[in-house]
Amino acid sequence: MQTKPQTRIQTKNRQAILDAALEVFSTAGFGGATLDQIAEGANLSKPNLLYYFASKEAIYNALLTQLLATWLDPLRAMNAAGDPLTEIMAYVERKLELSRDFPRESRLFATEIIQGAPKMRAVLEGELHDLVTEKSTVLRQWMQAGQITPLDPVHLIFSIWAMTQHYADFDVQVRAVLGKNVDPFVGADAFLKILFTRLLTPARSLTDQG
Amino acid sequence: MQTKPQTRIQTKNRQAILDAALEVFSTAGFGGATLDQIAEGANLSKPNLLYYFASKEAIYNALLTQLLATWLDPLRAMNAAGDPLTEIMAYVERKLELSRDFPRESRLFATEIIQGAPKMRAVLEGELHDLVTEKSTVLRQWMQAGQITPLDPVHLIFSIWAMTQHYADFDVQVRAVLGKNVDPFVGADAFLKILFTRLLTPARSLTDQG
DNA sequence: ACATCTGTTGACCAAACGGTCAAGAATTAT
DNA sequence: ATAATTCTTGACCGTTTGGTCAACAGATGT
Repeated sequence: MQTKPQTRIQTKNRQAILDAALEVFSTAGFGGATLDQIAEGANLSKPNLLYYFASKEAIYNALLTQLLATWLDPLRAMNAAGDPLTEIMAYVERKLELSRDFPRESRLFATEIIQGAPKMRAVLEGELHDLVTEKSTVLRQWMQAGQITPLDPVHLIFSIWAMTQHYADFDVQVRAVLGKNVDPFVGADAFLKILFTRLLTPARSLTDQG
Repeated sequence: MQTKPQTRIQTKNRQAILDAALEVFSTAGFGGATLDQIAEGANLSKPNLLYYFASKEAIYNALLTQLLATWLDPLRAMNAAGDPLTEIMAYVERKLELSRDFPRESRLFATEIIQGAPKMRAVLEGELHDLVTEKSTVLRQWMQAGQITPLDPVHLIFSIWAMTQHYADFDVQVRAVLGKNVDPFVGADAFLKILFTRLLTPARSLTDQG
């Protein structure tokens, strides 16, 4: 299957559409978003928008697939040969950075999954399941070697997702509670470092250093 | 302001509408939901539905306000006079039970907040902010008394919200990753108990028991 | 210069949307 | 029994929705 090379106009407009669509879909969900909103955000007429993408769903799918790789990369980067605590902390750090720098992408995935993942269920049960299973094995090996606290590795991964994505997905709530002049990510970074250090450092080491 | 007593039919139909609306709004968001879907779910004609609620927005607002109290109760119940670790663990437990027993309610709030909390911002900045501030003071006192690990109390509360609600909001993903025959909440409960015990137990106590 | 391919749009369409209304059916109060 | 009230609905309305299409403009290769 050979993909035709894109003209400069195509590259530019397709990207403008995906940008606008990200904004709209992430704050309204698939059903709540309208083509007019996306067209306006991309500075295109609606028929022109539909010249580049066959349908609303096509835009949505393009967005999801384009973003999926970026979203899974940090977990893929967790290296079995590295130092366990360093690797895990780096993963937490990267995920928190994603939340800070790409909150709309995080919210897009969040709404999709909350709404039952109608367009992504296959990916969750396939690619994501396999990746988590693979990395769980790595985590379990580290645990068996006594390098980190023994825990359910899948729930450990869930906890990393939950706590980092929380700062992107629930940004409004976080800021409302913290107050207007506080940067949530400074406190979050410090808190998560302590949390995962205390959680993962084997009990022995704590006393060893005491 | 006196509320007229409701007839039996009113009580029944209003509740049927709110039930159906919860299902629809929580899986489609406000914009993605339609009155026809809600009417069908409540076994009522659309005009009949609008006899009980003035508009789509009125249903949505009624839902949110009805649910808010239930949602904040567990945090309110955290008692400054109780044993710190017991109180916090009980709060985690209650929140996880809410996720297990009322996942649609959790998803409703999640979508509302992800979408910028257009109808709830005032509540977040008022009632919620005040409650969290109050409970943060309690947590800080426990920390200063050396009864639990010193941490940013607000981020501690965020972490409880994030990790418990994750199991309701991202249920599809959690089950896809864990596999079909695993109950997520059993593992979650065990994991969270370990996590918060290790996080909150002061360093001293760990060595004391070694 | 011309023909071909790419890009753009106003006008339009059927369907679905939130919501109205008058008129009738069911319940309740007297 | 009957009058007042509450409940229900088919038909309808204006608007918005996702999407089409023919016609035109712009770019590009020869």
